[in-house]
Amino acid sequence: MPAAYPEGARHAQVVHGLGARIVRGGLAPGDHVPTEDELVSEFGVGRSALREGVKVLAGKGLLESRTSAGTRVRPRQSWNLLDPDVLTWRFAPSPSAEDVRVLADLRVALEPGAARLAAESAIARQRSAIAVAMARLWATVDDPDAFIEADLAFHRAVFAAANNDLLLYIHDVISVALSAIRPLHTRSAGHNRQTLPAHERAALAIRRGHHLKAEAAMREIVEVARHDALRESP
Amino acid sequence: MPAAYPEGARHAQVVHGLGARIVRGGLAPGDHVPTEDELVSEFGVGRSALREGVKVLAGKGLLESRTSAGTRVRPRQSWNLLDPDVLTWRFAPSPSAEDVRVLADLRVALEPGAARLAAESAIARQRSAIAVAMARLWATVDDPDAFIEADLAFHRAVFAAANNDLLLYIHDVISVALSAIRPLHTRSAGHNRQTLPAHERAALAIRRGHHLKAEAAMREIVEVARHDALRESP
DNA sequence: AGAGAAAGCTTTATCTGATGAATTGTTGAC
DNA sequence: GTCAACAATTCATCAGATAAAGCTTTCTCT
Repeated sequence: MPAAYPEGARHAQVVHGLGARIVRGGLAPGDHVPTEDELVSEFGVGRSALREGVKVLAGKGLLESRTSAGTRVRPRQSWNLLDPDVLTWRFAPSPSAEDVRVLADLRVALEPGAARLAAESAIARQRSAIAVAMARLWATVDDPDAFIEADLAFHRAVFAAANNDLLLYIHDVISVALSAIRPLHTRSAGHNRQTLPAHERAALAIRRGHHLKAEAAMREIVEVARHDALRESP
Repeated sequence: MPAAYPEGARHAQVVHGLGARIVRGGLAPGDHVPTEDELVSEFGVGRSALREGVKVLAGKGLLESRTSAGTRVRPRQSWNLLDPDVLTWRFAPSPSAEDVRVLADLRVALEPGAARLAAESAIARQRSAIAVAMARLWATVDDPDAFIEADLAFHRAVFAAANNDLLLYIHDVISVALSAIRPLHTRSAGHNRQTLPAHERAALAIRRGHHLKAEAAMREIVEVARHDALRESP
């Protein structure tokens, strides 16, 4: 038993154990989960901790308990798919090719619009932040790991400049999923260098408030990323 | 006391009561919530139900409990902003003008990209569904309430056609928030009728796989919607 | 038989009390 | 004034008991 939970996180153990099993398909929608007593034995926790864990999963839309009828896995459309835990359980072990496509498509759908909004409504400080992030991209182009981090920061700065907390939240949770995939990606200085011009164009367009150019440049970035992702993930 | 909880949902009462108070600003990030004993008195439930409720809110990123240190409201950037409950607490009573802007901007950022994806990757059945939804728009143009419903269904069909469950999830949770705002909107047959041509163009473009036209038509729709929303919510 | 009602069983819901563990605050020595 | 031991507070978890709510089975009446 890996000491994933240092002790003193009994209910979290239930949340993670059951949650991951559900999201990864070990328990299908409609399935009954074992009774409380059985789960108590299985997880080696008391009934209180177990029930707290189950309630958390119910709060994420994964489970539904009804007295005397047991606890069942809710249909997939009830799941809080953008809950950080749910996303992690889905993408963390090793995302399927389909999952990679979903993420790549989502970025394509989202980021150009975010860049456009940023160009329209960013305040001075946010435009500066993008410029700073851009400079860091140039500076780290020969260091694959640092570049990944800088790239993430750049895109986050763009979303932040859109002045929309929901949009920024979406970006952040997607980043979590992306970082789970990242290891799959080619990480070569040459590859990174090729993406710089489009980033530069996007940064400049946002800085100058050219929403059309910003959107187009960002689209190019994410389209290329999608193409690469799909090529590398059969 | 509205019978929101038919009885037999003690812990849900805690979730809603505390959650709404936090999201609406009654408890600021960093604040300590009262101790378990105090909350037990306040909500009139037992410690089990109370703790289950608190754990659910912790699962949504709103609270953080540490033994002996009490339970505190987590910083806003930890909140699961796209959790349906959190969204409801935020938008349900009466959204602020700022909230309306956030939603309108989010649609502008999101829907054109979704329409583009739909045009690229929808399968036959999904294209048909969009056509059906479009027909229903025409049919309900003189019935404001039915039109709202048809409009929602149309946009949902577009998102569904993008074949991206995360994107569809985003649409669905935003719809929840939108329906909270809807009463604010003008609901006139004339106004509705004006939006039909753009909808028709979007539907047709998606049907024919013209992603550029689909994106442009959808952008027009949401830009107009944004303009209207901002005008009506000073 | 068949329909329907009633009893009983299963399983979750909640409460209560007790114990453990960890952080905070206090006190006292030096 | 500093540091260490001690005490108090508060959440964490367990265990047992009772209630409530569906589900199943059985039994009765037609």
